[in-house]
Amino acid sequence: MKKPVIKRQSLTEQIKTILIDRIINGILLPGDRLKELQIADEFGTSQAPVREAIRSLQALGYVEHKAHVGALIKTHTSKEITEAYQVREALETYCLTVVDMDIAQLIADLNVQLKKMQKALTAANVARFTQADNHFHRAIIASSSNVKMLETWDSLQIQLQIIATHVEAAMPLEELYALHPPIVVSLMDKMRKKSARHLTKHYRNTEKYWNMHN
Amino acid sequence: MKKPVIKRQSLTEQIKTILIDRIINGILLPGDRLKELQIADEFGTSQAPVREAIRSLQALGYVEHKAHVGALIKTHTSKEITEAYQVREALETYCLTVVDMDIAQLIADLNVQLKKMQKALTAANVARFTQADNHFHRAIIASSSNVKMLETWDSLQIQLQIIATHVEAAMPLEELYALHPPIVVSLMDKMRKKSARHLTKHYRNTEKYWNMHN
DNA sequence: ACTCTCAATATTATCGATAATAGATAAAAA
DNA sequence: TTTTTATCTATTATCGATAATATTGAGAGT
Repeated sequence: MKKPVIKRQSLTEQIKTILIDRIINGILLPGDRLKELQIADEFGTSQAPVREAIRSLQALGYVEHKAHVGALIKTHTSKEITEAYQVREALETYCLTVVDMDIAQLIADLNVQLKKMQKALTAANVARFTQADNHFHRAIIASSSNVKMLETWDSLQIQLQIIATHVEAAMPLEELYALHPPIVVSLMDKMRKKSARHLTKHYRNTEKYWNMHN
Repeated sequence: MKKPVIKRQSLTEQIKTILIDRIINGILLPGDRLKELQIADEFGTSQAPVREAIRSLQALGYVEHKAHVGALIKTHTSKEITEAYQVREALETYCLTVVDMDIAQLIADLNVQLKKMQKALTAANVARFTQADNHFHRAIIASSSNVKMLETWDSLQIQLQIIATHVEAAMPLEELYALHPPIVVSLMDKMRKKSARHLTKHYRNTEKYWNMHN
C-alpha cells in the first residue's frame, strides 16, 4: 500500500520557498523591495499568503519590514557578518570544550566532511567546499544533541549562507582547508581544549580575510 | 520643539502585545489553543491582524503552529529549558573570555545589578531578584557590543522568562546570589578566565536545582 | 468491543475589496 | 530660491466572506 505523499503545501509555504530561493540565488538583491500585490499577481494568488510568506521571511532574517512601506531584502553589513561569525564561534567552542558528547561519532562525522572538502579542493568547486565547510562546523554543534543550540546555529547560518561563498572565494581554499584537520586531530588525541583553540584560530584567520575584503 | 511621538500602533502590534502579556502572566497556559476568530471577536477586529499577531508569536517561540489546526501555547519541556540555559552559558562564557570589551564599564554594570539583587533579597522579592539576575547576565553579553549576540541571547530569554521565576523560587535566593559576586571579583582582578569559570559554576549549580525540581 | 467510512462541525487558509498610510509631487507662501 | 502645506498615488493594513481542511462522532461492518 503506497501513500501518495503529495504533501499539499499551503500557498504560503510554496511562496516562501520560492522567495527564499530567489534571495539565496541572488535574483532578489539586498535593498530590493517585495511588493505584496505584485508578487500575488505573479503567482496568481491573493495578497494574504504572499503577505504571510514575507512575514516569515522577516522572522528568518531575510528581509526587514517597515510599517506601511513593506519588506526590503536585508542588507548585511560587514559588522553584522562579523558578529554572526562570533556567535557561531561561541557556540562551537562551547560544544567542543564543555558539552558531554559522543566524541568518536563526532570525529567520524568531521572526517567525512574533511574528505568532501579535499574533493572539492581538487575540483576547485567553491560551492561544494563551502557546503562541506558548513557541514563540518554544524557537526560540532550537532554532536551536543542540544536541539536549541542547533536551531540557533542554523538561524545564524541563514544569514551567512548568502555571503559565505564570497568570503571563502576570497580566501585561498587550501589555506582555509588547512585550518580544519588540526581541530580533528586534537580531538582524536582527546585534547578538547586544544581542539577548541584550533577552532578559534580558524575563526581569527577567516575574520582576517573577511576584514581585508570588506 | 517637542515631537508628539504618538506612535500609532497597528492592530497586529497591539494584539501581539496583549497576547504576550497574557502568556507571560499565565493567563494563557501551555497547551491552550488560540482561536483566531474568537480572539478577533474579543478585540473587535477581523481575523487578519489576529492571525498575523499569532504568527509573530510563533516566530518568537511562544506558540507552536500546526497547519489547519492553529496555534497552541508552547509547552516547554525540561530538556528545552536545560538546552536554552546551555546556549546562554555558551554566549556568556565567550563574552567573558574572548571578546574585546570595556571591562571597567562591565564591572560597574554588574555591581549595579548585584546591589539590586541584595535589595530584592532583603525584601524577599523573587520577581525583582529574577529581574536583576537577568540584567546581570544580559550585561555580560551587552558588554561585547555584538548586537547579533545580544539578539540571540534575548530570544532565548523569551522562553526562559516564563519559567525563570519558578526555577529561582525553587533555589534559595541567598545561595543563588552568592554565585554572582565571584564573577565580578575575578573580573576586577583582571582574571577573565577565572571569572568565566565562576560563571560556569553558577550554571552547573542552577542546573542542579532545575533538575531536582523537574 | 474494534476498526473503518463518511458526514457534520469547527477552524484555518485564502479570497477580493476597502480603508489607512507613507512617500512623492505639485502648489502656495516666504 | 527655499520652505511649507496640500493633494495625489502606490502600497500596506484591515475587513467580511468563502473555500479547504482536520477533527469528531455516528453508524456500518467485522
